[in-house]
Amino acid sequence: MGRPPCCDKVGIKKGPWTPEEDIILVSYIQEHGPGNWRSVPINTGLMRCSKSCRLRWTNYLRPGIRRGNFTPHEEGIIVHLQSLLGNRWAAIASYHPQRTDNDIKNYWNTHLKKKLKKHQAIGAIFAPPPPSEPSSIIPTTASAGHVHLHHDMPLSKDYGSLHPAACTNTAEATHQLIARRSPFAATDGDSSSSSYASSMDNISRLLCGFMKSSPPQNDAAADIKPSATEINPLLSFNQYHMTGATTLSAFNDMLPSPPPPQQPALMGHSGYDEPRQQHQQGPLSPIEKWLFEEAEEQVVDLMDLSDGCCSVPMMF
DNA sequence: AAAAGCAGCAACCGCCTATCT
DNA sequence: GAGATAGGCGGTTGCTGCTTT
Repeated sequence: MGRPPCCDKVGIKKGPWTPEEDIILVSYIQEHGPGNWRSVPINTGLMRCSKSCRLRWTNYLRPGIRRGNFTPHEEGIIVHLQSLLGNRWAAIASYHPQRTDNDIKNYWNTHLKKKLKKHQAIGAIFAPPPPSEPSSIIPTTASAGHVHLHHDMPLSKDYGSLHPAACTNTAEATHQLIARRSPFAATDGDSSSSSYASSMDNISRLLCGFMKSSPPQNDAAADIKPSATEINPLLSFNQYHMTGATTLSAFNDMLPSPPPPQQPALMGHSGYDEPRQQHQQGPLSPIEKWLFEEAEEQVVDLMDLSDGCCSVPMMF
């Protein structure tokens, strides 16, 4: 018997989030930081369950999320990690700081599975796989044992750090955000999108604008002076790791290493620094080295497929 | 042009784990 | 040590928009 659902209360709203709800949630997290989700609906008046709030934040509202259009490079990494880790989407997502586990899971289910099926079907015709591992795209020396990767590192669920000092009043922040909503939506660059979720592609942009225009409201807040990295560590991380990582040789760079202890880069104030931090990795284990080497080969494979430059035409 | 089918994705559900008392 | 609970994760559902017939 599991616990009763957390959302069985009467009056809990379900379904798509509205812009107003998003703004309320973002404002609250702006002020208090992510975490303590149970208190979020209580303190904000949102008629949502805590899980729903957390999910909305982690999957859509937190800064640094990139949506849509997975690159062949990303695909290769996902495929490779999936073959190693199985459907541990959170673990896989930890290698894609810009992507959410939900996004990766959806992408896998809707795109990559099909691609691999075709890949394997063609492979079965032209180069039958060894009988021992017919469903895997890689000969997995590691899959037999427990592969300990960066799954437990804090990166994946850092949620971006929002500085609490940026705003000290939720209601005020909400009003400011609502007041600014239209301009941001207009400059979103995707105004043709029909749905809210995609037109507000990433509300963090809205949030970013809000933060820039919201001066600290007291001296204590001014003292903290968060750096750009602290405000949005994921963005800066991604700029470092992703923008230049277009070659295969950069693959290792794309697999983020945990920050050194003295560098709180990815840890905000938000309380997400406890459990996962305990599992930070040391130097690469042999299995990880193996993974990296294998990954490069597999990425080449998949990129070939995606580019349509392999000898066998692929119709995705 | 309308209907049917399909694909993509946001969100929910239920279980598991870690933490707190 | 046991029970309670919040947070986290993966599977699944259902809605929406697009494509095909």
